[in-house]
Parts: sequence; C-alpha cells; structure tokens
Amino acid sequence: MAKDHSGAHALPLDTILSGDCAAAMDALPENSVDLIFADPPYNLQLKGELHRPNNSLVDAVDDHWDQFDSFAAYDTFTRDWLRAARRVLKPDGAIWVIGSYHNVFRVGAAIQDAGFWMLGDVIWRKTNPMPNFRGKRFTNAHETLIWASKSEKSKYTFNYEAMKALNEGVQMRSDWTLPICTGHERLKNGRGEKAHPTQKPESLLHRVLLAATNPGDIVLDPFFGTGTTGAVAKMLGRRWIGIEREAEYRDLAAARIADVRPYEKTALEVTASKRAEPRVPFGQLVERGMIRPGEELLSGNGRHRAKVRADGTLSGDGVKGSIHQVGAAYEGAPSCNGWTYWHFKREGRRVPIDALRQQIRDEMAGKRLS
Amino acid sequence: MAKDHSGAHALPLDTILSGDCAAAMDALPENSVDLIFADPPYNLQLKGELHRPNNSLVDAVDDHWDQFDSFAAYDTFTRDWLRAARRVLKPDGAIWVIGSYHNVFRVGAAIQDAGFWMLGDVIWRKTNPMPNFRGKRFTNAHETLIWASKSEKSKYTFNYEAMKALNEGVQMRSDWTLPICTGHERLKNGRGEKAHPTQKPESLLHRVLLAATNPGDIVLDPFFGTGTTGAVAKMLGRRWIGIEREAEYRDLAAARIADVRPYEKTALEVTASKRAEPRVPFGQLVERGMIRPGEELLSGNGRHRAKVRADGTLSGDGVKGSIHQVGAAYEGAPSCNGWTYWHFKREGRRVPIDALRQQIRDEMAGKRLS
DNA sequence: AGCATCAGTGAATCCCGCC
DNA sequence: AGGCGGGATTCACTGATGC
Repeated sequence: MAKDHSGAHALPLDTILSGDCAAAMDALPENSVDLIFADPPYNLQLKGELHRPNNSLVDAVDDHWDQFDSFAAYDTFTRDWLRAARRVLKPDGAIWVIGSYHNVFRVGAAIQDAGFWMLGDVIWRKTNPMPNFRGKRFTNAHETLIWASKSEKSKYTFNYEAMKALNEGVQMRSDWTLPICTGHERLKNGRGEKAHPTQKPESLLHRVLLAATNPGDIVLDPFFGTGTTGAVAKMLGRRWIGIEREAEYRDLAAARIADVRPYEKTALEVTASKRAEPRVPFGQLVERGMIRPGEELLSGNGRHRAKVRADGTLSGDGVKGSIHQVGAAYEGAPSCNGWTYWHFKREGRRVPIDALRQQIRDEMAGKRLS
Repeated sequence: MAKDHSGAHALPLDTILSGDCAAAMDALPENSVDLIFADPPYNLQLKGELHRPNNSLVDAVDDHWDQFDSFAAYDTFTRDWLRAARRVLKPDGAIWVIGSYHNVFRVGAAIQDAGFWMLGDVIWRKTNPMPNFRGKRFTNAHETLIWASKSEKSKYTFNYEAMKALNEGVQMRSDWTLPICTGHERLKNGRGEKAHPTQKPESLLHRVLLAATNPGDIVLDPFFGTGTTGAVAKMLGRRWIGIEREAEYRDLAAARIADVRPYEKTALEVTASKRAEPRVPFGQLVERGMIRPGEELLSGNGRHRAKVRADGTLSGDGVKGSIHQVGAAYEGAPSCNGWTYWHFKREGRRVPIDALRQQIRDEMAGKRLS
C-alpha cells in the first residue's frame, strides 16, 4: 500500500485486486485516481457457429463473462461500475472506455447520464481486422474509444505536443491506425492457446496513456484481463491498479508485468509512422463526381471504349470488371494498369484517369502537411 | 402522389414534405419505404445559448433547431422520430443514422431500444477535417454512421459485390475515407454564406445508397436539409421522400434536385452476387450428357473419388448423397461446395464441374437476351 | 542461410429458399 | 415455423516447414 499525494488515504498501487470491479472500487478512497481505462464486456450475444470459407471454425468470444440476459441487465451492470468509477476518480480525472457497436452506444449514453463530460471519441482503425466471412456486412475494421472527464469543469490532462510529435508534427486525429494484438505480444496460456480472447495491443494503451496522463499518475483498470494497461503504465512510469475477477488472468497479468522493464519505449509506435502512398480505388472518382456513371472511357490508343458503372466497374463489349480487368481483356494481356490505360475526354483532349487519382493524392498530402 | 407496388397506398414520391418529421412520417402508410437515412440535430451544447439563437455567430452550429434543454428532451425527441421511422419502414427495410460523439451514443441506444437490429457502425474518416484550434483535444476527424435493420429477422439489402468492386476487389471496410463537403458542391444561400451548417458530401450518400438499396427503392430522409439524400437518390435511380421544417432549406433542396440529371440505367447495374444467379441442379449435367453416369469425379486435391449415379447423386467409399454431402463427408467438414470441390478429367487435366454449370448459365443468359 | 510455400487465426450479433 | 439442404464466403499477417 502507498500513500497518495495528500497522504490522507492509502491506495493499493501497482497491484491487482480481485473480485467485482464496482465493489472493489467502492472500497477505494474517493477522488484518488487520475485516469480510468476500461475494456468492459461487449455483450456480443453470438448465436451460432461461424466458419471461414475454408471451413475452419472461428473461435467465438462466448466466455461466461460476456453473457447478459438483456439490454436492461447490461445497462444495470454498466451504470453500476460507471458510478463506482466516477467516485474514485479525482475531480480533474478522466475515463477511457473501449467498445464495439454491440455495446458502445449504451455505454456512451450511460457515461453522459452518470455526469461525465464527453471529450470526444477515438476510432481504433485496425490494419488487420478479421474479414466478414459470409459477405453479409462490411469488414468490422474498427472499435470505438470514448474519452470523458469527470465533470464539465475538470481540467483534464491532454498532452497535445506529445501527440503532435507522435504524429510527425501534425495534430493527432481522432482516428488511430494500429494493428491488432498478435505474434509474441499475444499472451498464451499453459496449453499454448491465446490466454485471453480480447487482449488489446500495447500500442493502443501507449497512445492513451501518453495522451491523457503524466509520469507518476495513477491509472486504474477495472477490467484488467491480462494486464495490458498495467504493463504499459509500468513502461511509461505511471502507477497502476488493476481489478480482475478471474484468477487465471490475474496470475498471467502479474507475471507479465513483473517482466516489464520501465522506460523502454522500444518500437511501440513504428506502425503508426508507416505511411504508404494511400491507395485510391477508382470507385472513389465516381463517388466524388470526378467521373460520372455512364461516362465513356477510351483506351490510350483510341481503339477501345467502356462505360463507367456506379460501383466503379467498367462495362464494355461483353466484358465487365475493374478498370484493370477490362483493359487486360481488350488487349488480350494477362494484366493491365487501368490507371494509365483508360482516358476520359475533357475539352476535346484525352486525359488519363491517373491524373484524377493524382489530384486526390495531392489533396490528401496537402492536408497532411498543412 | 404515386402508388406503391401494391397499389393500396399512396406515397408522396420524389417530393419534400414540410413540418415535424415524426408527424409527417405518421401520416405516411406503414411498411412503405425501403431505407431511411437520417442526419438528426447533433445537440451541440454551446454554452449560454441554449434557449436563444445568436445569429451573429453564422459559422457555429447554433441554430434554434439544434438546441435542447437536456439529455431527457433530446432522448424524447429521438425516440419519437425513431418510432415513427420504424413504422414507415418495410419489414426488410433498414435505417442509417449519422452523428458525432455529442449525440450518437444516445441515438444508438435508442435505436436498439426501439427494436431495430444493429448491423454495424461505419466511420466516416474525413480527409480534410477542421483542426482543433485550441489544442485541447484531438482533431475531430470522423463521424459515426449507425446501420440497423427494422428487426433481427429482416432480410436487409447489402450489395456486397458492388462494395467490393468499389474498393478495388477487397471487401469494403467499416471505415470510409472521404472528404468533407466543400467547393462548388457546398450550397450557398442568397447572402453568399454556406446554406446549411452540416451539409453532407454526396460521395457519402452515394456509398450508403449503393450499399443498401437497389434501383427503384424508396429512400426517406426525415431531416432533409438541403437535400443531399434526394440529389444522390435521383442520380442513382432511387425514389426519395424528404421531410424538412425550414422553408429556406426546402426551397434550396428542391432547386438543387431539379438540376440533377440521373445516371443512365445501364450504369446503375452493379456487380451482382453469385447468389443471384439461377440455380442449376447437378443432375441437369447428367441429364444433358455433360457427365455420364458411372463417370468418376476427383476432389481438387486428388485424394478422393466418387462415382456419378443416374439421378445426379454421388456414391463413394460408404457414402452416398449429393455432390455437397459427399464432399463434406470426405473432408469431415460441416459443409462443402461440391461445384468447386469435384473435378472431372478431360485430356488428362482436372476441370472443376463448376465449369459445366457456367456453360449452362451462359446458354440461359443467351436465351434471355434473344 | 535464405527464400518460397503452407497453415493458422483475429471482440462476429455473418444464408436462404423450400417443404 | 422449423427443419433440411444447396452452396456461397476471407484479409493481413505470423510462424513453421521445406527446399
């Protein structure tokens, strides 16, 4: 146990508490922690099994801790832990909560109703999400983080310059592109399986803690799991408190954090600085009205024509497909760069569609620099 | 007024209704529209101006229609228009709602509580967002769209292949990178100012309508504003209904949409899914002599064989059944696409039986045209 | 050693028509 | 309405194996 800055209360710093998180928080002194990071159950409510196209089975998140009988039950659970969380938070403290479309709207409304002040939401944009295997929806490629202060009057911590530096000198945006947790970072249990179904990447916590805390600050995670929050807090010289119901997770987290050496920031953010030339789908030219559906494109040699369709495909003489596919078919070639092959007419001249792509890339680059 | 497909009810197609949107929707027949796109007021809590609009701040979103006394008032408003929206929606219809962190969590929770079935959320990632001038938060670089069907059982429309084509052959993700509405697309009022504080880009609506509707579908927008939804719906050969309280917006929208030229019909034919192709029973290949009874089929990996029987079933090692059933049994898989699994021999090479199905489908398509 | 190939996997509300 | 069965459906990356 350690003393907080006032010396009036004792806090179990750098330890993992067991039990229900609301009860555990209620046992802590009020107004005592600087930041709360919470990754609560998402209440996925998955129905049947899901197979990949190669017939392998997707490992569903069907753990008992993610099961709730109804929205009402989930709301009761949510409002209770949020109430307890707000109580232990210092007046100038803040909370981050991560969720998916299954639960994040209910959680967000509960955060507002509990008296927190919404500072914004951040999108974790996954570089390598799991695809949608049945072709029935979009690739579920993001999760949402809610950022809120204890009250409207809170003087919350935001390290603006650190975020700007992390983003190569331009203001950090509300969408963060980071990979999911895989490889050696992903904790395994004794049986060689993943230890936790929803382990978050350290890069995500690194960015949250760097943005919203200062060295020495106290970070509490009421759904500690395998302790990513604690591990990154230790790396970054923050104090931490974890709460976790499952003994197996607590043991893994404790061992993991014991191995962490502080202040070695290694290469946690390398992926964020990787900036390939942005891919511009031809369809975007159509959506943006630079090319009209129904408009005719010509090959550079003028021998072939095709019409643009609303989804960014071309339709020509008995051929339908992408700009590359239709070009290749016309030329009897194995492949074709549609960007340089196809042209549109402007003021009587043939202009390659690549000029429009360049225009879009210039816009994007200009906005990044300015 | 026009008749819907049943002829039983009249719908005011391709027109803008005035008045409160919930009341206007309640005056329409139930189960009558295919899609609702809604961009409701954001409940921006600008301090000191909750009850009195300050017209001197022309650039702020502080018009009187965007002010609400409290979350409770906003929730009442939200739940009322969502109830009316769900009523007019066809059983297989869907709704899209766009919002920011100020309102989207409350709206999302209300959508779930109203009985809609959450299909996912989509992030509009802005290429050119307005920076955060005070350096106290992240650049607010995204907005959230919620996609939900009328009920869990709805057979909602999702043009998977068109979305994939629009994204150059890879599955469309839940984050969409598109610019905000600027330049000539941004409507001006008579005084040279921007006509509407939150005009959405046509590219965003293009993608929503292409993903979630078919040509001829009826799209309703209860917060029509300056009519982006109607303009894009007209371009894409969809029918539309707008509801808007402000006469100035209605006038601007009507003039704007009148100027829109729809795309050619052929340009609206979008890449189709295989599921839409006519079903060909395997037995038809046998009947037509393309495969002889007694002929042996091989699995693609060459490890399994089965004999074709006269009724179009296969018989292999202790297994009898359809091409799919025998394939699944051999692979120990829950299911199997026999069309791609089984091959026959021609001139020493293994050819998938799907090639013969394609031959039949090509013939059928030829007959349909002639 | 180094490169090519293959197998595995990740917070997932993931089919549909016919009888 | 529930059961049956045809048959449609995946992206990025990691780590192991093979040559």
